[in-house]
Amino acid sequence: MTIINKLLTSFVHIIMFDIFRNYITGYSAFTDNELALIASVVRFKTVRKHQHLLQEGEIARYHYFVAKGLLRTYSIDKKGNELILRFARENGWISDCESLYMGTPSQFNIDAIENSEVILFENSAKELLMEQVPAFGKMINTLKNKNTVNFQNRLHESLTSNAEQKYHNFVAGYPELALRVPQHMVASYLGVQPETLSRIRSKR
Amino acid sequence: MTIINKLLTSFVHIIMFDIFRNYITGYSAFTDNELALIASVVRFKTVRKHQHLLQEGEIARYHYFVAKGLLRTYSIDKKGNELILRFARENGWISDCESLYMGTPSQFNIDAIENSEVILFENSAKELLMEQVPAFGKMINTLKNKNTVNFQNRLHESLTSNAEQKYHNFVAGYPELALRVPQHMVASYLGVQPETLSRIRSKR
DNA sequence: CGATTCTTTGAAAACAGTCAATCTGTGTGG
DNA sequence: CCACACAGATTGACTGTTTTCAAAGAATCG
Repeated sequence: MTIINKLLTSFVHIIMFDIFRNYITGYSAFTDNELALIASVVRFKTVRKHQHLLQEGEIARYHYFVAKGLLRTYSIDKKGNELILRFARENGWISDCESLYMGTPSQFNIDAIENSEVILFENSAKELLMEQVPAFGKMINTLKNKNTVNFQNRLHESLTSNAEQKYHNFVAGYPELALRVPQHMVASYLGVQPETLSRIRSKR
Repeated sequence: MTIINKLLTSFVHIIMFDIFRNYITGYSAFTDNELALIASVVRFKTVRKHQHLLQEGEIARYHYFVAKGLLRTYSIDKKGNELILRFARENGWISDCESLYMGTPSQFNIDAIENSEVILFENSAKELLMEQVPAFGKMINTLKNKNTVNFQNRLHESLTSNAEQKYHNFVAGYPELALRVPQHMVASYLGVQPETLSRIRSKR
């Protein structure tokens, strides 16, 4: 790697961390020391569209913070059908908690829908930060709660709503994603066939 | 309240807390002081079948630990359809996290399917214990993770499986509940009509 | 441009929901 | 103890929604 490339890479990392700094200071204030500690335990990664961060059968090692771009968690069943469980865009988080916490092989894949830039938190690093930086711990706990509530609400919706209601809910909740994500992926996220979503949309 | 009744009530509480002590020592060891602290911040409640612990529109105040019996969280839509989001039996927990954490009115109801005995943790009490008793904090975090993973897996299942697969999965995962819970409530938990479940079961 | 992927459309089949009627078991009051 | 009421479960016929399969059209990318 040339000197120029190293400099460029550092520059990209600085920008990424700045995005992250911006994000977390929205939760609470962090001292320079705390920010330095956080910066010292994370890693940075650029992911091209279609590139994987995790594949089925692997054991998840990282929490990923999305500084730029768009990623997804999805599974593939025996018949080869993809189901998207989660999207993560700028200022979002993505990982497979089950695999990460239990140390079991993942049933899911994580890949980039767009060229993306992510910050990697090893689980041990996250635990360390949660201990050493109280505000960080609080933020993570808040995020976990939101995440659980979100899954609960989606489960509730998926048990009570039909395809049309789910789609309209999705558009209402994530208007930007509904335009940004290919239609067949929205269908996959909602658990319906692409043909069904197409027909729903064609109803005016 | 007569002296005899007071004694009987204390006795019931002692037995309930003993069940709880048994439960938490399965996670890790607790000192007598820690146990005393825990015992000092909880309350006890006996609930009859059909009695509610939480009703739609109220703000949830407690986490409930089920020492004995069986409870459920459910919602009711505009058409009056019940949907059961969760069962909690002996050694289970139940509450509405969204309402509890966000302080928003609950969309859910919690009631007893059988006569039950529960231990009440005010949210502030839970937070206090998480700070003062590290092993308690760890246990709660583990439970939260399991809870999230559980919701995620149920969401995944509900998006990928048909009624028959969901039912067989439920029976495989909770064989005891499948016998203990009235059939129409199993249907409600799975998000299918009672007639549909009946037909699935009649296929040998 | 050519190839591939994505979206749309049509027709048939599978699946689950709805409504109504009957059957079953349980518990209660007379 | 019986009769009755009631809630829950089952069954049948019908309806509606979603899937499946196939083919054609549109958009995207190298």
